[in-house]
Amino acid sequence: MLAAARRVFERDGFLDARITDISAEANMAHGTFYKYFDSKEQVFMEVIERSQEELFAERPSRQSAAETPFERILETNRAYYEAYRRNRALNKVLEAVATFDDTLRQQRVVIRRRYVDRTEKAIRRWQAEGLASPHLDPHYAASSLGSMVDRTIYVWLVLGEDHDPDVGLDTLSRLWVRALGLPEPDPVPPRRKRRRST
Amino acid sequence: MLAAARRVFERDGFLDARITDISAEANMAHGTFYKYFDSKEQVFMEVIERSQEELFAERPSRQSAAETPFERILETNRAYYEAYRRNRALNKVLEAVATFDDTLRQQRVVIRRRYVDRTEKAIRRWQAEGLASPHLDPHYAASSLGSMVDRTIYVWLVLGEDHDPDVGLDTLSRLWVRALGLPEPDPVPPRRKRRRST
Amino acid sequence: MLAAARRVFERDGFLDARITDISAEANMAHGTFYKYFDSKEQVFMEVIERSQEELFAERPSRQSAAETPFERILETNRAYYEAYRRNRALNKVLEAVATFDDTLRQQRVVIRRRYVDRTEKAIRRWQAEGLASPHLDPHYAASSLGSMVDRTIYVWLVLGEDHDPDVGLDTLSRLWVRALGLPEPDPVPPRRKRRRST
Amino acid sequence: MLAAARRVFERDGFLDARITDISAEANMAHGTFYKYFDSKEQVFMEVIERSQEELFAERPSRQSAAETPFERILETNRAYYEAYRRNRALNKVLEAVATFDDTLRQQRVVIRRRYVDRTEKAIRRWQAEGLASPHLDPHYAASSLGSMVDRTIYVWLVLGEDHDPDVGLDTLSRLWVRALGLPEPDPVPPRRKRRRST
DNA sequence: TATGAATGAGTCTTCATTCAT
DNA sequence: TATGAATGAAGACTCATTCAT
Repeated sequence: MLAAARRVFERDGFLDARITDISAEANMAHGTFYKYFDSKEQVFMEVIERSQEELFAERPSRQSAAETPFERILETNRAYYEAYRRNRALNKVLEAVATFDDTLRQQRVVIRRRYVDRTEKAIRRWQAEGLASPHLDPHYAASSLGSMVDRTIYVWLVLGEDHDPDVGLDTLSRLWVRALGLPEPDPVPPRRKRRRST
Repeated sequence: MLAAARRVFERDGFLDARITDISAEANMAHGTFYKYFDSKEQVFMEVIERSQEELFAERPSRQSAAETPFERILETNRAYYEAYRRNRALNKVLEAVATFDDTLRQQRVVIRRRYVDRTEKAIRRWQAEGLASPHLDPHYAASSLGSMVDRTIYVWLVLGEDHDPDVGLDTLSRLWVRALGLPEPDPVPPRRKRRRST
Repeated sequence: MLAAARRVFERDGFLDARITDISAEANMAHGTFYKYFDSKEQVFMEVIERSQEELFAERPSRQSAAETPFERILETNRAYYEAYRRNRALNKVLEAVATFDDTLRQQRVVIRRRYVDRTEKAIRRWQAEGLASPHLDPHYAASSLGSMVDRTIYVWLVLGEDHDPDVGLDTLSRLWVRALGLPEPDPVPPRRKRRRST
Repeated sequence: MLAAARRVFERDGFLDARITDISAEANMAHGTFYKYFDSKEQVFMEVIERSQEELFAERPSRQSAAETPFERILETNRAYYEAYRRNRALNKVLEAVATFDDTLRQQRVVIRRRYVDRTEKAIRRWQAEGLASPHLDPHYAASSLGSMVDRTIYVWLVLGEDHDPDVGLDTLSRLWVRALGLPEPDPVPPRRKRRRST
């Protein structure tokens, strides 16, 4: 039933999803829906939760070989990109619902704050170590760089902007470290930039 | 009537706005609505259009004293911030509708592309002049930096994240130029960083 | 519409009345119902109110020739009986709804209290004048006699107990005055007691 | 199960009682309900029947010391009051259901008739003995006095009218005998009339 | 005998849209 | 051009009842 709901949300979006469709997708009578959920809002929340859980569950051993900050950033961005891509259809709906549902918006603000706080601390550390520019406000820098990654990937995967993930993520990560003043790696070997459609 | 529609959209959002409310706000019978518009979608489009026109209309003479790239970037970002802020309520709705209305989404993608193309050309120019790092892909850089500005301001003004616009915009613009390798200005004089709520 | 609602309530009772039926009875689409009323509860209240208003409106000049307490009581009881009878079908529904709707129950308790208070005062007056037995508690007497009249007429008109209203009301009123000790009139001339069905 | 049903009816009333709740209250699956009963109506009837049986079962030896009609009436009324009070919650529901369920209404009409008939005979006897006024119609008198007792106790116990049962029942019984002309006992010794809430 | 998942009839309610005046 | 009563499609939700296990 949860799986059916997810399929319908992915297919029709939140607003156009009807209880009847979800039930039908699960080969159930619509009354059955109410045995498991109270409303469309609730089932959506559960679908989202379940999706998050799966995401965390599959997160592999973190024993990465990343040595430099750039490598770690690139790796993080790529992981985010991949996770987002695997749930692209659902994420699209999620972004939409978050624009008009206060509960969900609040929830996302909290998640965002967590990410920003963590990044802010890292920036302070780098500044203390003389790795990052001391002229940048760590909080605003963390917030804006977070937005950059977040939105860039949204534009690629939800708005469907043409892109080659390798080049795109490399550039994105370079911008990230350069903006802070962290060391940038050697240029990537020249390659034919072939953008990839979604 | 158009003004009434705008007020209602700003107050209630798109989904919760009812034709009846718009008519009432305009002191009209709701039947009259259909003399002027065909549907809620259409009137929303017109409200948006009108808003854009006003935005362009008020854009003052561009005789700016900006000399350096940083100054120009900062000025542009500030102008964008101010314009966005003046129409915050409507922009919030606009972002929401764009997540589920294809026409609107398409339209925004086009606007975005224009901005990215312009920035991309500027980056190429800077690279040619030896001002910007040659190792960055101009297209992806333009796209990601655009997303950064765009989303940061959305987070501040729509999601309501605490911020001091002076510090925030300064940091945002610094990140922008630093990411490309453009010259960064001297550090801002120390100031009490007092974040401003929206 | 109100008239249609009344007909449907009278015909089907409150629980079995459907919005659709009311609308159909008024030759309207069911959506139209909501232009005038918010819910079944509300329309019922309005039907009841309207009925009460009509009742008060038709109350004729009170210039009665009643001289003795008995005559006044008899006249009052008869008037109540007639009014109740004219709205019998609606009253039946009203009694039913009052058993499960708190608003309505409260309202009826208030009306009852008003009646009891008035009667209680009359009894005190009669006691002071030496007309009524001094051994009776005026409050409880008023309450119980009120219940007697009330319920007796309900039993006749709603439960449909066979009765001849002339004999019945005469007896009822005799019991009323006798219970208090007020003077009773001469016996009614012998008549064939033919009970009347409702 | 029957006990559970009774508790649920008392708590929620008939209309708001759900089969599921009854089953849950009995720690049973709701499917099991249908092993024992066919419908909500039926289980309610059984609850009522059971309640009646208990009432009769507990009726103690009638060896009362009542000598005068007044004493017998008072004793009867008090017994009725007490029985009604012990089952107040259920009686409240019973009165409600009787307003819209024909079977139940019919049943109650029958019970009422039995009571009225018995009283009617008693009145005739008293009239023959010269104890009661010959000017009263025995049938209507019995009916109305029955209604008086019935309704008064309902008003006290179900509608929750403040009352002191001693004073109230004394007054009620006095009215009863006075209305018929039966001898009334000496006045009760003066007492503080303290009304008792239900 | 007990279970509880599944059913689906039955109603309410909203609101964009039409149209006679 | 303005009105607002009327429309009816669309969907949510409840809960008594069935039935395979």
